[in-house]
Amino acid sequence: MVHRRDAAATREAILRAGVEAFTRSGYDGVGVREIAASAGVTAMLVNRYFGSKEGLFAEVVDVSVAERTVLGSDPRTLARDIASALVRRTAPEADTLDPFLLALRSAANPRAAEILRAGIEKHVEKHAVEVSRAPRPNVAIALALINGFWLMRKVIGSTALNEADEPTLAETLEQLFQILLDTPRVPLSAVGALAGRRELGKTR
Amino acid sequence: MVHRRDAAATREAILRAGVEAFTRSGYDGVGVREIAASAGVTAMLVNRYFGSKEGLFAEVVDVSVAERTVLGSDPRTLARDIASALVRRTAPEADTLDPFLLALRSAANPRAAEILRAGIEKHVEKHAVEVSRAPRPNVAIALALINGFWLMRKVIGSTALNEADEPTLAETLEQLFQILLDTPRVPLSAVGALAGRRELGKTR
DNA sequence: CGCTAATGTCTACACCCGTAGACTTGAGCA
DNA sequence: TGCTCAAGTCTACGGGTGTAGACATTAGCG
Repeated sequence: MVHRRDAAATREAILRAGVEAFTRSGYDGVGVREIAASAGVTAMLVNRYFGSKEGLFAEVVDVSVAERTVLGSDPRTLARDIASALVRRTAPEADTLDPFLLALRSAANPRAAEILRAGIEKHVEKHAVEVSRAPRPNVAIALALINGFWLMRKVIGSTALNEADEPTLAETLEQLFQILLDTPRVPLSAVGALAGRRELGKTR
Repeated sequence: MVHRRDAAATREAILRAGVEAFTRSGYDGVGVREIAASAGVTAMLVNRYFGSKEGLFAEVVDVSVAERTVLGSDPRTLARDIASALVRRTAPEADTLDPFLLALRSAANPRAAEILRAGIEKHVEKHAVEVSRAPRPNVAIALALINGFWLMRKVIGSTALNEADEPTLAETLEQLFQILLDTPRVPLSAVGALAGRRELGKTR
């Protein structure tokens, strides 16, 4: 039987409303009253369960960053997995609820940015580095490429990216990720193909 | 003779304070009182000269995107030029006054975003430049990498990027840009070095 | 049933915001 | 010298913010 007073469910509802609201409007763009209302409760309950608006935001960042990861796949196919997932998720018809938007729209507030930084780094530290033996700055650059691609395709709406052939797009990205993540035993032929895929059919 | 009451100079001071404040904190992150104070006047004078906060923001966007430096360069060194400029301009100690930051930090507010979009398109239309003969999607991906790198390093403040060795960072980025922009006559040695620069030393 | 503690609401406070309108000040000119 | 009007300030208003503390409600249990 479903209780009308269910603390766990209420907490979950607030959290989900927070994810939706913060992603849509950014940290400063939404008030706790609005979040609470869309969860069907009062503003004070937000503080009751999450301590403060910042506390809720921190947890929103945590679940947002955590639940959308492609990592954990086979290191040998990591670059391809990331590339194809990125192209698929940034397709024009995909839903717009994404941690990248959360970061983009909340980054203006220094306190929110600090929470974001901590949440992202915690995630990077936890999952990314242990999957790939790549140097940490390279992992960060890969993340930058992901975010930038997201920005151009989904926020700016770059026609060059939206009208491009998606498999080709994914292939190009895969090559970049492969370099950054330094996938073990990259076939040399692939490396050559990537540098001059029109001219280098013959190895000297 | 310098008048203590100089309308043009006062207007200029407010505008420059606006550029600084909006770029640093975003549209919602700063109030007209703060902008006015840092220009040495009262909040109401902002409205007197610019009509409203939005009016000031529109003019700030206008001058910010107008004075953006154009990147023209030898195609053979384009990748390196972009990479080094990117690393240099996103250094932690670099001044943070950039139209990209202005856009990023203000994009959360829909009204500000609309003003931004209008201002950017007005100037893009005026200064559209052909950068490279590379496939257009690749140029867009390069732009995505630039923007993402900027986001991660300057806005989020990724420690992995800020603590990394800058020459190495620039080198990695250069390799990526070289692939994307398909610079003619890529030296094969550079391609090999890029694919496995730690493991492939045995061929020396 | 009656008690208790968890669950949720209400009121209030202190502060911020953008801006409208009345007011004061001073520079340039006759 | 006196006048005039632009330049700049002051006060205030209506509304929004996050959140602290007192209050009300209900579920679970003896």
